[in-house]
Amino acid sequence: MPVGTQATVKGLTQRDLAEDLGVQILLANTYHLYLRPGHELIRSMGGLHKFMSWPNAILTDSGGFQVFSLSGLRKITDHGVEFRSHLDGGLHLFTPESTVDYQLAYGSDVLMVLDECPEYPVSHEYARQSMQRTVRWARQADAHHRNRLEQSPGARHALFPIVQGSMFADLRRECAAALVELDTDGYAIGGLSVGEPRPLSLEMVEATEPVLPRSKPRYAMGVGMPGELPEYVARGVDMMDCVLPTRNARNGYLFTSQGRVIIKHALYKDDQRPLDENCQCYTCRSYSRAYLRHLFQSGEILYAVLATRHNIRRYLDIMREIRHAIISESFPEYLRCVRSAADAG
RNA sequence: GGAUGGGUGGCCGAGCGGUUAAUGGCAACAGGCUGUAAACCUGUCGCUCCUUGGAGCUACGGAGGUUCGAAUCCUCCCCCAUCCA
Repeated sequence: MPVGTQATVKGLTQRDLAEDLGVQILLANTYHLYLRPGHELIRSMGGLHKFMSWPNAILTDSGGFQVFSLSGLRKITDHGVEFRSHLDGGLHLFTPESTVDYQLAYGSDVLMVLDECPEYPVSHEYARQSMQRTVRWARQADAHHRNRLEQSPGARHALFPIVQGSMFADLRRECAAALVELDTDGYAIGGLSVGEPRPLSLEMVEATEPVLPRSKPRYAMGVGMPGELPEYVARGVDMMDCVLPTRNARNGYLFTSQGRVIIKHALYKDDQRPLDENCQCYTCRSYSRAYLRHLFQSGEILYAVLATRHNIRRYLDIMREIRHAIISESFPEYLRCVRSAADAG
């Protein structure tokens, strides 16, 4: 899922995403859209899909990640979390219930439960308390969501709670087990890629996965590098989102089938080849590395557009490859192949 | 010919007697980015040695001079900009 925090995937139009790249679901962010332009405005504009002219699905993150990662001034209360806006310093309160309501105002297809995303590392004791709070919030959010659903029988949106527990397998399992009791539409694994060594992230997914029902989608939040995507899938993950393809694109870091290309390197100054010979995206079909480098060095907007389009395409291609491998029952072989390529590279 | 203001490291531009190898910005080069406060952030950026830390050398248009000490003060010269003849 490409990340469109502020109701836009930076650098791409909705037509690029839906028609050209075939994106079926986007991420947007409750925290950012709540602060600006505001959930009531979005509701009055007919919901997020209409507001941003997006024809496909939208998953909204609850804002838990923002509240805990960027808001210096925050206070956890019995009701939720008090925090200050990064825009104007104003005081706000997020509760499990209110964040469900904001996401309903947006008209999201997949709502995420407010959670606490602890930093890394934290003590087992802190991680336990934090995880238990996340579970409590999930129960509240779920109950509230079910009430709202009863009030609007035609609604088809889903609610995902988020497994936490820092880097402690026992807490991860305990959390997952508690959340599974809610029998929600899907489950997310959060709190990964917060600074921990890469193998730990995978370990945590391994610990969690057996507890989560196979009939429901599992969503690993905020991951990962291209080589990590098959690893998560191998561990039972169905959905992922990550800012890497879009942010790194803008910062000059491009993902190709042959590894990374840091486009500012002098090496590409007069490189006439396309960015990725194996890529069918518009950028690779039309432009040379030398031109992309020139645009980057010149600070041209077109650079971000072309680079983002490519990186998103690369990520979608990887996921397509994975799906084909699974359908053709060759995923283990695919995984071996990807791993040996990574070792070689 | 005269008047005034200038010439600083690849470029622009501070500094105007010592703490200055010389603030900044740009460019160049490299590193980072994982539920986006990111078209962002960090580092290197005169030369030569050595292990961190340093050592030496060369530098603020040119040549002299004053001074313990000059990019900074003085003299002459060269060049640039604007204005007046």
